[in-house]
Amino acid sequence: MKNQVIAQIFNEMAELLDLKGENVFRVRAYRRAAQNIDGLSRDIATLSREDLESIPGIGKDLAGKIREFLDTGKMTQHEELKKQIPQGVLELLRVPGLGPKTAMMLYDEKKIKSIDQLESLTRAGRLAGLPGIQKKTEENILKGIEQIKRGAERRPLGRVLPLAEDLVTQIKARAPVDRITVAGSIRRRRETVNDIDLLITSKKPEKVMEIFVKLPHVGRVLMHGPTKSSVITEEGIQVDLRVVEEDSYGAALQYFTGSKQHNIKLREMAVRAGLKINEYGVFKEPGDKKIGGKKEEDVYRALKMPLIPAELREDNGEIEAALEGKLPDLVSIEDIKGDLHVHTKWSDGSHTLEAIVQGAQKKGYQYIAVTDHTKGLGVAHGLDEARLAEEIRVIDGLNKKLTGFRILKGTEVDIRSDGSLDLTEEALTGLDIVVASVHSGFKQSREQITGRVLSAIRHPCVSVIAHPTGRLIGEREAYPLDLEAVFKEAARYGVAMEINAYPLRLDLNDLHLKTAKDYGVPLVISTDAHLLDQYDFMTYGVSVARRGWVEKKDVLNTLDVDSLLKKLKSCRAGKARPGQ
DNA sequence: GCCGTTTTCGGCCCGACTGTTTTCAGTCG
Repeated sequence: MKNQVIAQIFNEMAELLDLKGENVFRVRAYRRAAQNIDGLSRDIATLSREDLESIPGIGKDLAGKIREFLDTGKMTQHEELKKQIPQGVLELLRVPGLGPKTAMMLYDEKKIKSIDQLESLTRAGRLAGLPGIQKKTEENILKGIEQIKRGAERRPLGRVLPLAEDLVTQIKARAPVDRITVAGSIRRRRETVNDIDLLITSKKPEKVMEIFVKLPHVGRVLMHGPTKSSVITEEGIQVDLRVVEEDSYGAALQYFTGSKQHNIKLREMAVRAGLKINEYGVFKEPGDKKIGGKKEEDVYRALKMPLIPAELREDNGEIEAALEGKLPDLVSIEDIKGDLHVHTKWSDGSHTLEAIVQGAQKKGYQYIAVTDHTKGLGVAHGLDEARLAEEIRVIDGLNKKLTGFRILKGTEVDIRSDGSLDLTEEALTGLDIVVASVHSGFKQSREQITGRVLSAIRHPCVSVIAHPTGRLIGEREAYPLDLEAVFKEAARYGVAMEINAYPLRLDLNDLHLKTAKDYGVPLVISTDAHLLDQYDFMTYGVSVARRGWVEKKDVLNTLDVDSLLKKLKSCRAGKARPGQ
């Protein structure tokens, strides 16, 4: 998929144009186009010229540039710009606090074109005398470079959310706050985030700020004002805090949740309607009379739409849907009736069957599927045919003793590198659910790996494809699967695709899900729990689903057990073989 | 460079904080 590549080129062009001092709106047009292409669920290479121009923010000119790139692998204007400004100048923009104006000045005056060069010249005092640069600026440049070296890449939501919740607890315990809410990309539940945004209402904002910048884990204070402060924690993550009055809480929450593009669009609509939206409220001309802002709904109501769920606020069509009254009825954590991918001590899980059943009952589930690994996965003590049969006998025994709860007999069977399954069809016959997944041969070609997954889908007993792309956030790229081919076949065979709720997986992701919905693929949301605590990962899986516009009716494990088993493809006893 | 039941040209979201400035540009979110 060339989407990311093209988005990156447009972003780079935006930076280059910015450095050149071009019209800021032109620069913004490139950024906006890049973002919209990045958020596209379809492969841009498959779109016609007319389709391209229907992407928001893509007009005649940019569509032409995209076509040129798809046809030739190059974009003339991009090449031209790169000739005019050395690549190293772009690098300078990575220094926090150093923007295009300063970067270009440093290049013009001192020919600085790398961060290393900037650092040594700054240390040597060679920046002295440059316009707008004094001691404080030099210090900030060095601190900024320090920050880059420590690394500040996006982190998985699953790592940052607990940190954010801990901060909330700390601030509550120390400062005079009325309300405190986590906003920003965490509230939108993006799979990775690079900062923590906290919104507070308080009658003593200055006091809150003073306490905030002196919290135990604060490493460096970036900014400290009466209503807004930013710090970097010792863990290297930036925390932005905003304090407003109770009467502006809704407007501030809306503003602080973003996304930026979503907010810009709303504010543009407001201007056209004779309104003004900012973090303090909604104001009506003439006279800037405040007509709302206490509740988040106020902002949307002023623009004649219902509240848009935070997970959808990416300017990816949600505003148009809201205006037409066509927002999806998103799946929620309360809809989930059971977990369909759970491991026990029989393979590499940490708990006994009995313990994981109790854990699931405690969660209020009606069922779980026990899906231990198969023999091919030696490191996970995978089960062979005989041990699986034994585990099933134990499950049968347990099920007899349970009321109002059902253990589904399953397995997570390995899809071998030739596309065959790791257990015989005979061994899979009689199981309630067969979850199939790839655990090896990630380096195979797109054709090979797609072929493997397709043959698993066509296998008579396979119910679900687990963690379909195999990516581990920040650790391993997705393997080069042709997802559209997979979705098409999955829809045809009635095989479900998993949203794996494990925080480093979250795979399928939000973009995949939009495509999966187009193909009508059934979905399941499962945790892949190996520990009891990991049942709680379900909330991450549901968040991803919501970001992908997934509704309750799209998700099989929102069904009660009988309806679920009817829908699930399997070789369960008494079930007609699909396609026959 | 995009976009339009106010416009096909003239707009383009809005505000906080910092540092180097005598009133504001630059950066960020």
